[in-house]
Amino acid sequence: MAMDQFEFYRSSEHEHLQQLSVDCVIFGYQDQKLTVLIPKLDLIGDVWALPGGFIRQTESIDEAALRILASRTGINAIYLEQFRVFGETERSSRKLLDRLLRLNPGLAEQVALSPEGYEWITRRFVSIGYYALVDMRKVILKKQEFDASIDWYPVQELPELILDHQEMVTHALETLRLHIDRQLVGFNLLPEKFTMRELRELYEAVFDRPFARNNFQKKMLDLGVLERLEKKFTGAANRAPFLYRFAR
Amino acid sequence: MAMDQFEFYRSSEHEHLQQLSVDCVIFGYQDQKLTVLIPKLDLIGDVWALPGGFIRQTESIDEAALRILASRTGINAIYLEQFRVFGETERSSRKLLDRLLRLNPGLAEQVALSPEGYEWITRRFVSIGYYALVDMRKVILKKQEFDASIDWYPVQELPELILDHQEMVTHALETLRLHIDRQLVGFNLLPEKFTMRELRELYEAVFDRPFARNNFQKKMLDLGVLERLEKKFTGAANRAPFLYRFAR
DNA sequence: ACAAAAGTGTTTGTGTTACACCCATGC
DNA sequence: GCATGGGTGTAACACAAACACTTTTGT
Repeated sequence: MAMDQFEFYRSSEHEHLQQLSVDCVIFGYQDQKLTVLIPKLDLIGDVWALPGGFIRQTESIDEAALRILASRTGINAIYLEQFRVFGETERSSRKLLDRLLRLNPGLAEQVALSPEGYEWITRRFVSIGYYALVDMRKVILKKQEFDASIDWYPVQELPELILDHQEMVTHALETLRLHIDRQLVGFNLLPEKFTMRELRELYEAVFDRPFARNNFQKKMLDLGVLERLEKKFTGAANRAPFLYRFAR
Repeated sequence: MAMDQFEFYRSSEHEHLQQLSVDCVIFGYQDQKLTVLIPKLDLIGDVWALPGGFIRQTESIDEAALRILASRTGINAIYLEQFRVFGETERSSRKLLDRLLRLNPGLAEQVALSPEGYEWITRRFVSIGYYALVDMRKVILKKQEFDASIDWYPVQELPELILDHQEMVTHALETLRLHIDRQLVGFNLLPEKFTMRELRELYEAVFDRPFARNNFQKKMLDLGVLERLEKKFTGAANRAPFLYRFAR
C-alpha cells in the first residue's frame, strides 16, 4: 500500500478519495497449503505489504478492489468480498515512510515526492479490507512499478507485514472460515475439475485441522452442488477417484 | 446524515475525514417489536435518515460511531459493531439537497451554505454502517439541531429513508440475526432482569418467526450464561416465572 | 375447581463422528 | 495376490424439533 500512495500522488490529487484505501488479502491454494499473495517493495528495508490501492472517484469500492486484484493477478472475474474496515487513528504510514527515506537516499527524488506529497501520503488512512479467492493456475503475477517481487506465501509463514496488515490477514481468514460452507465458495481456489480428496485437503488447509475422509465426502455430496464426472486415472496403483465439478 | 453534513461544513473542513461517513442502525425492543431509531429532519419534504455523522481526525471509526450513538441516545457503553461499507459511486446527497433547497426557500442562508459548502456536501460519500443494540428504557432521546423529531419505528414499518438507508437496515438485521446467537448479544436489548418469555419474544421479533417455548428455554439454559434469580409475581392467575440475568 | 402460563420430561428425527468393510487399480 | 487409496455402509452419539404432562398461581 505504501508505495501505491506514491503512485497516486503523481496522479491528480482529486482523482481518488482521500484518506481511504483498499487492501486485499488474496488467497490461493497449492501443495495442500493456503497461501496469500504478497508483493515486496523494491526498497532497502524489507517491506512487505498487502496489495492495496485507492478508490477512484468514478468507481465503486468493489470495482476498486477488483481493479487492484486484476492489476496484480490479471484476473477479473473472481470471488471477492469486503470483510472489515480498519480505522484506528494510528493508521498512518508516516513512521514507515520516514524509515524508508532514511534507508533509501534519493528515494524522495526518485518518486518525485514533494512536501505536499509527503503530507498527503503520511496522513491517517482508513482502509477497507477485501479478501479474494483465486485459482493460482489462472493467475499471471504482475509486478507493479515499485515491486521487487510478488509471491505466494503460506498463510502460516508470512513475512513481517507493515502496519496492521497481519491483523488483516487474520481477520480475512476468520471470515473465510465462516463463509466457505455457506456457498461452497472454496471452489474458487481449485481448478474446474477436482477430486474429493483435493477438496478435502483444501478444507484441511483452510481450517488447519483434519477431516474424516468418508464423512467429509458424505457431507459435501449431501449439499447437492457437486456434479460427478468421469474418473481420473492417474496411473497410481489404486482405485481411480471420480472428478467433480461445481454445478451452477 | 444529510443535515449533519451542514453541521460539519460549518466546522473546520479538515477536522474530519472527507467523503467518508458513519451511519448507525440503532435497534431497540419494545412491545414484542424490534425497532429502529430514526430522526426526521426539520424541513419540508419528509426526510428520514439514519443517525449518522463524520469521523474526526483524532478519533477511530469505532469512536466516531460511539459518539454519534451517544449524541442521540445519551448512552455510551453499548453493543456496537460495523457490518458493512457502502461505496457505490451514486452515493451522493446532491439530488436530495437540490430537492430540499427547492422545497425550503431560505435553507441555504439558514445553514450558511456557501458554494464551496454545496460542493463539499454533495460529493460522493462512502459510508461505514454500524449497528447498535440498546435498552430503550435507558435511552434519553436527544434531537439534534436539525431534527424535527426522533422516534423508534418497528423495523417492518419504517418510513421512506433517504439514499440506501433502507438497504443498510436490511443488512444490519441480517448481521444481527447471524450474531445474536454467538455471544447472546440480544441481552443488550432487554432490561437487566427478564423472564424467559421476554427473551423468547425478543428472538421471535428479531427472526420474525415463532420459537417452541420448551425447546427455546432448554437451548438458552444449556448455553450456561443465564443466571436464575427470584420469581416474578405479576398478580396474574398463573405460575410465576423466574427472572434471569446474564452472568459475566 | 378452573384457567392460564411456567416448568420439565420423553420421543422422534436429523446430522455428525467413529469404525468397518468392500472395490478398483497397477505392480 | 497384494498394497494402496477410493467408495460406501452402519452403529454410536449429540443436537434439535415435536409432543406430552405436571406444577404453580389467582380467581
